[in-house]
Amino acid sequence: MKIEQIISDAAAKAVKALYGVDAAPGTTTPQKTKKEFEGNLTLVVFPFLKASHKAPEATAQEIGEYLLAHEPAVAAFNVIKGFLNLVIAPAFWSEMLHHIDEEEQFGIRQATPDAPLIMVEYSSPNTNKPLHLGHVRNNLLGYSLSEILKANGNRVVKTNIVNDRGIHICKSMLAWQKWGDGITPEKAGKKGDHLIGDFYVLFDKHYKQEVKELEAQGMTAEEAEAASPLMQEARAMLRKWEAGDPEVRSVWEMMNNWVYAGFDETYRRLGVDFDKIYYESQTYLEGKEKVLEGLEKGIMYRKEDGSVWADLTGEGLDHKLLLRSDGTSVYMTQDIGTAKLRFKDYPIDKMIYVVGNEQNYHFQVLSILLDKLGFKWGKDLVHFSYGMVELPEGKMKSREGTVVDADDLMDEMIATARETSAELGKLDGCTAEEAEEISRIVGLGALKYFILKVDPRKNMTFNPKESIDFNGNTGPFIQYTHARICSVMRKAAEAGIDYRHEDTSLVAPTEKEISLIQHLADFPSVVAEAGRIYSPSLIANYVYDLVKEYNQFYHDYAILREANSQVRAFRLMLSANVAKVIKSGMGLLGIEVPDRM
RNA sequence: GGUUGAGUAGCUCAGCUGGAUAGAGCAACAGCCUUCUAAGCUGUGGGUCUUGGGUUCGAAUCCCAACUCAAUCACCA
Repeated sequence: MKIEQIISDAAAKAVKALYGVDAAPGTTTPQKTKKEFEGNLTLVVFPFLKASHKAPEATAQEIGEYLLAHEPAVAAFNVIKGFLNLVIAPAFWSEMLHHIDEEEQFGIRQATPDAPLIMVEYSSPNTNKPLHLGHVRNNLLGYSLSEILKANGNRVVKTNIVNDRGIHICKSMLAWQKWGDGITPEKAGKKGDHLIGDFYVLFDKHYKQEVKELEAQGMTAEEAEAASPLMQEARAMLRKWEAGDPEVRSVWEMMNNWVYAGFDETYRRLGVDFDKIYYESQTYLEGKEKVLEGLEKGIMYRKEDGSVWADLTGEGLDHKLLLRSDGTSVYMTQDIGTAKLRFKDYPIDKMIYVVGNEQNYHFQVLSILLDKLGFKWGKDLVHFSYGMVELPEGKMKSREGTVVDADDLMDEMIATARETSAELGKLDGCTAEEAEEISRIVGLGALKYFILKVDPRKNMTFNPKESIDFNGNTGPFIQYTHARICSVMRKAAEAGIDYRHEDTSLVAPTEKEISLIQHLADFPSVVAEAGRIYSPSLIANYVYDLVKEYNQFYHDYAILREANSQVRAFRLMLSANVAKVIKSGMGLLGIEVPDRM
């Protein structure tokens, strides 16, 4: 049982015995004692004053004496104002560490076959351009969230809905046909997604030129945009695509495959994956049927022009279009269709959409509509909404080429890691392959941690030159600590020391060691809380605090140099378990930790 | 205007279920490597927690109002 629970129960008993009342729920839960006071856990006694009819100090004193007499885990106490600071017996902490040491997967729960099935949708790219920094945030959040949910004993299906059809891809296709001269990724020596992205930008360039010329002839901006021959051609191509024109379809298929090959490489480097990929071209017609079904049931209504709408004024929202007057689908209809397919494929209990905050309204509406249409998870669907990533000079605009490309970014991070490592002489004695692997792990670790440590709701500014540091509250700092512990463990092994062969049960931990053990013991509840509130940043900050604390310990205490073999073994055990929790915690963020760096 | 989210040190952020003197990192300055990895550790300076009310023994935290910023409120996706 957790120490907090033991103390809470004992405190409730104390209040009952001393004052004859039941303590209100939650009031007996202790909190961590602040660093500047003596003790490990603190009980705030203000809530009990009404029952005790005594001053805070006297009440705390009484409860403290009761606990000392009746609860063996309590070794001592002190009172400051209304705060009862409890010192937990060192032997208890020692036992706690042994318990942590025995659990290979400490803090991680395995899913049972009947555990809730949660589907997490993330990434969801368009196929007309490569992934950029905004996608990186999305992918990292989605992957980490999935890992955290798994660690809480859920079954998780990671899914990606690829937006592979529409006017945007037609633009790229058209530009490729007009100016591509039959080029392929192989011939260009370029990743397919980048090649297609180039044609998208090229289309926009020519299109803007056309609009400008038409405006010069006296058209308004709106008229010019409609009259642009290029845009008309792109629209015609989309109509052909929808009609199943073989030629258009074959170009479309070829170019999308180029893009997928590029995406796959980016995903692999980023370390994210999916259990099931949906393609919009295969789902976009699905929603219509469901909407018509809703029309029959009176959930939707039809206007005179034939368009179909949902009236959401009862929910405080507006009317929402679901089918155009020509009978075609809009975005919302497609999402309803995708939901239908997903539910057919998996009996999901919960659906989580990792999508930027610009779609808050969309998901609010989707939730209501799915609920009305009878999806059991519709009402409680989670829109995991995250803020924009902006650059120092403002927003990223793909058409203007002011985006930070995901592949370039990873290259840069890894290159910086390589340089920094070389400067510090960290890679001396490594093979070229080892050095490259370490640079990769460290560079990506810096990037991932930088993004995941902040609250997803917040917009974040990303300065490519300054943002990513390797010192302080960073991924490499945490990785470094792990590597350092591994180094100690290696040296221990070389010296023939195995802490498990030593009897460490009677070693009394010092205050600093207790503090570390207490921190380690928190890991399971942090994982649980991160799963409850969907927060990778909680894990990131927890690991940082743990590492900070360990480095102080490492600095002040001898481990292998300790003469007493039992104490030495105890400290090795403590170190090994800190490394273990660092590794699991970072794993929940999708960040690898190297054994040396 | 409606809705949602954010506002804490020069900068980037923790602090969410109300508790003790509001914490980290970066940047600046000053120290610590013949000894387990100095990507580390220690110290100094830096705050009207946007503002005003309210609830409470106690508010950065909860409630109300205002202000600022962002997103959104399309027969785009």
